Amino acid sequence: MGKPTRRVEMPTIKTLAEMTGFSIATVSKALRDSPVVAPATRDAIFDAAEKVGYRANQRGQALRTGKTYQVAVLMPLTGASGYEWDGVEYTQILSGISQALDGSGYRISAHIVTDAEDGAAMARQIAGLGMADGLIFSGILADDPRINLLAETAFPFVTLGRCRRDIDYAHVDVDNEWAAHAATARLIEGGHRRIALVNPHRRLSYSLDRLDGFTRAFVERGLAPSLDLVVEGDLSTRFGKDSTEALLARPDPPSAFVCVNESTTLGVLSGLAARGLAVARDVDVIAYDDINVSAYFTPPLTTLYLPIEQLGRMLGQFLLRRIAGEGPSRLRQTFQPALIPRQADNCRMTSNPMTGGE
Amino acid sequence: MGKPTRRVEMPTIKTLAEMTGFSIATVSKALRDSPVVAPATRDAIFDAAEKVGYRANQRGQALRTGKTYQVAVLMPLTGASGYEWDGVEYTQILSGISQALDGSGYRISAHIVTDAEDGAAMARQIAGLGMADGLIFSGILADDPRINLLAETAFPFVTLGRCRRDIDYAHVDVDNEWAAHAATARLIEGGHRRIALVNPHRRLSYSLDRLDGFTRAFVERGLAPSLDLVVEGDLSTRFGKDSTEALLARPDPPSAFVCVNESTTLGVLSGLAARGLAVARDVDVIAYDDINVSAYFTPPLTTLYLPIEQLGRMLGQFLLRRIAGEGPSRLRQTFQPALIPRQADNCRMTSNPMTGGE
DNA sequence: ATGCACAATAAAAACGTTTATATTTTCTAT
DNA sequence: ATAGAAAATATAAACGTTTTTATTGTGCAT
Repeated sequence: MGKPTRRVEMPTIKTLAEMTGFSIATVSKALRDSPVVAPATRDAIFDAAEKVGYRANQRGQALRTGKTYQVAVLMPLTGASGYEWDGVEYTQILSGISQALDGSGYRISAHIVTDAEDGAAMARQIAGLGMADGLIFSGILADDPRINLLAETAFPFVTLGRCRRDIDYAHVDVDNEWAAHAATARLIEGGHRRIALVNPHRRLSYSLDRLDGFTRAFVERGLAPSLDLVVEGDLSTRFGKDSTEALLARPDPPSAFVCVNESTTLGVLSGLAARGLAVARDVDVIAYDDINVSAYFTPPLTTLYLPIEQLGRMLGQFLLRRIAGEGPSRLRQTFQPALIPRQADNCRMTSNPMTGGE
Repeated sequence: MGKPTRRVEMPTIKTLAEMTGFSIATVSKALRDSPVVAPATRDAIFDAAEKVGYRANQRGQALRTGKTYQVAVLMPLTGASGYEWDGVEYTQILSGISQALDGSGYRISAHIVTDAEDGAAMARQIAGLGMADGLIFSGILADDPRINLLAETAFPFVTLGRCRRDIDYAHVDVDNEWAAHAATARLIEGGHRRIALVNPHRRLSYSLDRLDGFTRAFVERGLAPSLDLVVEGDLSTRFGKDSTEALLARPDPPSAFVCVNESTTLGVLSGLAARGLAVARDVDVIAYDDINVSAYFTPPLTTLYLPIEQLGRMLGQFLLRRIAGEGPSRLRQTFQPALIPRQADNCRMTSNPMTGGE
């Protein structure tokens, strides 16, 4: 009746066997281009396959070979309502992975996870049950249970981000230390001394990387880093706004901000505007630019541009190589973001209302 | 050697059969809670399953039942480089779907498609090869080939958006006609007569819906709609900016804008700023708010808020019901966005530099 | 002619399930 | 006690592949 049944039976390998008169074993071998079948039979079988529009049944293949032709991607989303910018960069990452997988026969299965623990459980499940042939995940902690777990197995995985333990695993990362250093150094050159760092939670590995770069920029110049102006939280717009307002309310407020992504940046801008401060006039802001939007802020911001889709592509490529059996040692890549100056935040300031005209 | 082999053999139904002494058929039935097995044996089998950590092999199940326990989602991404805001709302949609699927045993497989044709091919493949048990897609055209195609088969699918043909299919949509009408009417009440409509390509069904609502707001008041100020394009930030600049350069420019999403809105704001125009002072802008970000624009904008994650949840719920066999007729839902006033754009304007103080 | 290597194909088993059918056991009514 | 029904379980087939093993056919050297 109304049950979901395909109108016409799909042709199977058996159909082709009957059509051509060969056995299903020969058909299978022919389709897989095995050298043992005679060229003539190979052609006959391919013709038949073409004629009936044969496509291998993935379920049958999966059962026999144990391969799923699926690549699992863990998408971390807090699920906090009203925080809907959350994870927007993931669309681009998925797009990049998809491009890398194109033509490989692999498909993406997306798994929403709410936190690191949830992610670890999901990773265990995916690897243990063989739900996919490989796994990609991000949001790497300084000591990440998922990496610890999977690195012991032979299950292929690639991470976006590095943990801080000395483990051999495939990964793609951004040089966050360099980026935070570059942004901070630029602002210091611009005359800023009280610089705020809007950072993710410190259990995230790249939060520490950024803190390192931030600190180094000061120390290199014989200055004390403004560590009291480092704020940490989720990467929501609200967090950016709230912490900006809190920072500005302090007795010795920041005159510049280094932001972690565009979501928080927007919050920071909103917070500044609420206090009547204008970027480039009163305050300088440098941000990561992961979804290519900072150029449209008013005014346009100096950013560290991340070709995030490209990172995704590399994640996919690395994973395919891992699945093909390659070891993880050569599968590591660190991207250096491009600093795109859009404001004169590196020029020595003549006056700054926040720093009392120092 | 280094090949991906699981360390320890996974227990199968056969393992449980040997452990308990029952046949594999009984074990299978017991696990599926079939009423024909005796309670005592059921318990024994469950105990054994618990003990060895048995989890059904999805590949075996899939082959036998023809079910994949996968829900395919088509994610339309242009893949245009440098346009990385593209599709950001999809993260939320996926999150919503994921929530709906939680506990059902179904998983999401994401398929990136670049355009409607690509999407149609992918839909055909997914349904034809049984790559998933159901399909969700968006970006519905006025006459959408995917809907036409799938509606003839019994393959379960749900769309985000409606086509304009009279076909019975499950869908979730936004009342775009109402939304465009509400925004336009509000601006007309505010004294605007030259209102720009930043719209998607007109082959998209909801582009027409929005145009209808826009037009109706004028006509109801006996006014001529400013149809010459309707621009159509992709929903990039660049498109928003470019078309804003083009509109402002005209002899009879708009004094207000109705935008389609936050990406274009940001572009519009950027274009306005480039001309030295300030929102709320010189020009009014009303936008869709699909990733909850307009509140942080400077100044905050009046928006039509869409609970996009909720739409995703409903998409998932509807698809599960379709997969369970329910017909599409009762599976339709249209969300009405909430108008969130953040500017006084509905107050009669005293003067407007763009309209010559009409 | 006979045996032998070798190429080509066929047969059969296996992957882990579900399910239709068959068999055994248990209960009930006579 | 016993037929017959009902309950419980077992057997076997099937889903569509791949792969191991077996079989057949061919050409060649002896």
